[in-house]
Amino acid sequence: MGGTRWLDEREARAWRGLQHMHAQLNARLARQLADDSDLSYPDYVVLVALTDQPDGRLRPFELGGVLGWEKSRLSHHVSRMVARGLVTRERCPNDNRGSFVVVTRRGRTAIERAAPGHVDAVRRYVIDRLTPEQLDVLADVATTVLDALAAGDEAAPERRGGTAAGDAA
Amino acid sequence: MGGTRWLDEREARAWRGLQHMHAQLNARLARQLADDSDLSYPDYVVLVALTDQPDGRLRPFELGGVLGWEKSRLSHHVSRMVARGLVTRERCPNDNRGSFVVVTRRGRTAIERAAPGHVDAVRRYVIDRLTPEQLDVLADVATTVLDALAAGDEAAPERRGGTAAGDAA
DNA sequence: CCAACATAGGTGATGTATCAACTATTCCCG
DNA sequence: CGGGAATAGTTGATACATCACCTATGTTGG
Repeated sequence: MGGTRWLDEREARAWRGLQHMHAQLNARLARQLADDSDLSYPDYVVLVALTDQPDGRLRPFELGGVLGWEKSRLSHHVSRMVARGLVTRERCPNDNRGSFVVVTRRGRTAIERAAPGHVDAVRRYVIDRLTPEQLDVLADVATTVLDALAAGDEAAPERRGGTAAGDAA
Repeated sequence: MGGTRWLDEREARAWRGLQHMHAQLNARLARQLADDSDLSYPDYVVLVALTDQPDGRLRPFELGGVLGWEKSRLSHHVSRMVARGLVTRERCPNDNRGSFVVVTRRGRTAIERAAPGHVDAVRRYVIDRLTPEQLDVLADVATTVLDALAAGDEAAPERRGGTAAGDAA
């Protein structure tokens, strides 16, 4: 004990700011989307990924990879979207355990209507408020943190070893 | 139609990076917390806010203000925390409709154990990877975006009017 | 061929977040 | 004082996220 390096003023300002910004921002974007369309934010990103494909379809594991979602989350969400007619599931000819998630006519219409308002909001609250330099810093920070997370995956696949000694001094 | 300014390469890189980073980061921090303690991330921030107070108590509306949570979310979450003995609700002498949320002995113990591991993870994945300059940019960006969100609150408090004509051009 | 294993995906239970009501006080103004 | 209006907080329904577990198919080495 006593080895913990708490955050100093500057660090805390950055960290709390980031957390708070993101919470408020996502709440706002979600509400904007819900008001302007019948899509939730998760619906939106799923539809973006699908309509980015030339044939409007992806295997669930690919879709999960693109979005960074785990399979279970994806499966549940796709089920809800199927129920609302935004996507369908189709059988995969090559691999009988697999399937495709395919955007429907209705799904395309929905996202085409929702996208302008959403992008507009993203600009209004974020992009258009920042300088190009700030945007680049954000992108770099994201890359750095995502790398650190990926590295942590391999370094600590085991839970709670005796590894704590390192920074205790 | 046609009036939408889509994101260019640089903007998209920043925006997608930010979103992706945050999703992955929060997932990781939540899991780390769940593994090392019996606290969820929301539990953690509630307990931090309460233990920041000299008497370990706050009115729900104050707590909601600090966290940026709406009252309903807070009420539900506090109920779950009460059920687990982390906090209690007490009556407010001054205002009979109100109450206090008070951290318990058990709640204090829980956060004191959880905090070092959490701060350590925040450092490992974020703070210690970034330069002081990057930290400052993050803090500035957060301030800017939060201001934009606050401004948007007043500008558009009404939902669903006939106001659609504005951005159609 | 077939036993072990990995991969693709789905399911049910539980915890969390949001919305739309709803109750109970307090405030305030006539 | 009395009757709105604002404020403090709760509740129920629904959507979303995660976990642990489960099934089915494919793959591979003996």
